[in-house]
Amino acid sequence: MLDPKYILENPDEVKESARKKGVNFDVDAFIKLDEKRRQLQTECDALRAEKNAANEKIAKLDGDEKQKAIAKMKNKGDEEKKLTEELKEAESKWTQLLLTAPGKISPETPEGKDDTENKELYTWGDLPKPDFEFKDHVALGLDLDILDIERGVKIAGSRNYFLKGDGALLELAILQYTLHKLASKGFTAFLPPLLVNYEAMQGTSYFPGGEEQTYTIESDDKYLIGTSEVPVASYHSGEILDESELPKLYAGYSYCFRREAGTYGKDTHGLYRIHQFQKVEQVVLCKNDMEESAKMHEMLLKNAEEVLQDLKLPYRVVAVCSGDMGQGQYYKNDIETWMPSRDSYGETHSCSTFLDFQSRRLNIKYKNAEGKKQFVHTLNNTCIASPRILIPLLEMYQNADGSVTIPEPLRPWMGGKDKIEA
RNA sequence: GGAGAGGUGGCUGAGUGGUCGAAAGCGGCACCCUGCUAAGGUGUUAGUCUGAGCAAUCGGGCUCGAGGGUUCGAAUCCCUCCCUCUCCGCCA
Repeated sequence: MLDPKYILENPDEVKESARKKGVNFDVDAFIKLDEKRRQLQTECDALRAEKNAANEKIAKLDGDEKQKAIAKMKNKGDEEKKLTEELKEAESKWTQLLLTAPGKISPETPEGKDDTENKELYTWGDLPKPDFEFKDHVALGLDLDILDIERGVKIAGSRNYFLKGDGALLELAILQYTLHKLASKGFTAFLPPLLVNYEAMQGTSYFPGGEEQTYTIESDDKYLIGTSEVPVASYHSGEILDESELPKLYAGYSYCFRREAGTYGKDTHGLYRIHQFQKVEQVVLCKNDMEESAKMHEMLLKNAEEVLQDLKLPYRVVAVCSGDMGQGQYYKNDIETWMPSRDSYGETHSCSTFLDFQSRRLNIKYKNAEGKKQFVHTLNNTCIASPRILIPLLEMYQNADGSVTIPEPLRPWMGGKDKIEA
C-alpha cells in the first residue's frame, strides 16, 4: 500500500502511475474521502474529550451532585454512537480505496499496455538446431511414462496431471538442487503453511483483487497460496526487526495453487498453465534504501539465472512494462526460458521489487542504530518452478532415440542416473 | 469433537465498574556515583490517528487477543469469534 500522505502530496504522480499500470484508482475521490475522514475524526475526538472530562469529574462527586452530573451526560452516548458510526464508515471506505492505490513505478520500467510491450534486455545461451525431429514435452512425457495428463484430468479436472516415475523424481531433483543452492548462498529454507488467512493474502497484496485466482476454503476461512511468497513475506508481519538482522534472505519451497480463472482456451497444451505446481521462491526483506533494493533485485535475478545456466537452458531477461506489472511492483524482470515446442521464450521466473508497498500492508518495520523505525523493503523472485521448467528441460535434453539426458547438476539428486529411457 | 484454564506494555506479572495506557520486577536507554565493579543511584522506556508549530515540542482521540453490547463511565460485566495451554476422544 502507498503511504496515504504520499498520495495527498503527489496526486499527479499517483494518477500517472495508475494510468501507466492501467489501474483504476480515483485520486480525487481519495483526497475528498481523506478530508471527510479527518473532519469526522476531529469532531469525534472533541466529543470524546468532552465526555472524558465530564466522567473524570463524576468519579469525584457523590450523592445528588453525582446524579445530576450523570443525568447531564445521559444523551451524549447516542450522539457519540452516531458520529462514531459515520467515522467508521468513512475510515473503512478510505482503507478500501487506499488498498487499491497503485505503487510507484521505477524510471527504468518501460511504459506499455501488456506483456507484448515488455522489453528484452539480454539473452543467454544458443537456441537449439536439432538434426532430428523434436518431440514436445507432452509426447516425451507420455512415451517415457513420466507424465500422465489424461488421468490427471480424469481425477482432478482440466489443467491437472500426474508426474510419475523419473518424472516425479526429476521434479524433486530440480527443486532440491535449487533449494540447496540458495541455502549455500545464505538463504534460509522455509517449508511454509500452504493454507493461509485473509491477512496474509491482503498483506502481500494479492487481496483485494486476486480472489478470483485463489482457491478458497470457505469452511475455515482459509486460502490456498499461489506462491510461498505469501506466507514467507508474512512471516515477520507486525514485527519490528533490528537493522543488523537485515537483509533477510529467505527461500520458500511450496506447492502453489492457481485457479487460472478466465484463461479458458489459453495455453491448454501440456504443463505450461496448470492448477498446481511446486516452486522455490526467493524472498528478501532489506533496508528502506533504493540502492540496497536495487542491489538485492540484481542478486535475486542472478541467482535464478545461475540455475538456468547450470542447467544450460537458454533464456532471456525482459523488463516488464508498466501495464503488465502488479499493483504494488516498482520494478519487475521476467526470465523467459526457451521452449522449443512453443518456438518461443516462455515465462519461467518473475523478479519484483516492491519497496515498502508490501511492508506497509504487512506492517514490517526495522529499527536502525539511532532507534528510528522504518518499513522494510521487500523483493521476491522465482528461483525455479516446476513442472513448467520441465517443458524446456525435457525438450532441450531429448535425444534422437527418444530418451532424455538428465542434466549433470541434477544427477546426484537422481541417484546418479544420467538418462531417462522408455 | 467433548471438558476445563487462559490471552494485559520488549519480557514476567498485578489489576473484577470510576482518577488505569495500566502497579511491581526484569530487560533497554540516558545521566550520575564508585576501583571490594557481571555492583549502586536517579531518570526514562508502547503503538497509532489527529490538531498547533519551521522545528524542538505541546494538546486531543483510540488501543489491555478481535469485533459487538450494557453503562454517564469498561482491562474489569454480557455476547460472538480467534488463538494458546491441560485432560479425554480421533488421527498422518
